[in-house]
Amino acid sequence: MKFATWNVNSVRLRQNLIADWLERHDPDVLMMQEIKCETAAFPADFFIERGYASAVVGQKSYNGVATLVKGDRTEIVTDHLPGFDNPAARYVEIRTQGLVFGNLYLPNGNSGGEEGYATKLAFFEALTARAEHYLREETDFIFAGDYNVCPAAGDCAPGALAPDDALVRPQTRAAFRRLIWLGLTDALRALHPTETLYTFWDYQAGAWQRNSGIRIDHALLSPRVAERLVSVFPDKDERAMERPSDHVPLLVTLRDKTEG
DNA sequence: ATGACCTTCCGTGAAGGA
Repeated sequence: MKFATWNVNSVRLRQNLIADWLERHDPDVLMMQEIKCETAAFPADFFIERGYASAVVGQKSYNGVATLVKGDRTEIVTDHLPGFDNPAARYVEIRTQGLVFGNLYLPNGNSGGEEGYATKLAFFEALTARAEHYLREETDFIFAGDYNVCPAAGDCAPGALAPDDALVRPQTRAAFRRLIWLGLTDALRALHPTETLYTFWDYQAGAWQRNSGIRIDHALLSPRVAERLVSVFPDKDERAMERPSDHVPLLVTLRDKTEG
């Protein structure tokens, strides 16, 4: 089973790029963030023609998440993160393959002053509660998306972010650790504990050419899912494409349940 | 170097991104 998370930075602008990537990698599930369109404007038919049903939570201009699932139908479990009292389109949850897939786009936290930053922490609090809920009832889950968190020093190229950026603030990293410490596995670090691997390179200042990247897109796995982990990598090649997103897909492969 | 880049919108610059 293969799944991926990808902040696509406008799904309409990049639908062909996404379709090409789907054809090459053939994931069962693709969780997209920053689709930047209303739900009704999402190119659902385009993806149906390519073998994927979609679960879409959009809004005008900003944010927006959508999960593609191989097949002709899928159903939304929730179109918002329970306990996060905010209308922004930042969370969609589905079930498929015996798993819950939470697709999330965490607030950046650099805009809106301390209130904007507090919104980021509030999202984390609600996400942590959601994880606790599923752990308690022993439901296997994957929470993947754009966390807007650089978990550790090695996840940030020197100078790529200011020391007080909301992506690296101590409180931000602590919130991420609290979530992990419930017993979740950061898929990438489980298999690549020290390798320098990024998922985002700014469009500005030749960040890509200088490899001035950061790792902010993550897939967190509940315990039984983590045991099935086979491979995980950020598909860096995608950043070198024509008119790319500033994020690349993070692709994860799991063993089938029956393979033990 | 207060720089740079990209996307959206009843847009023609501003806001948000990270």
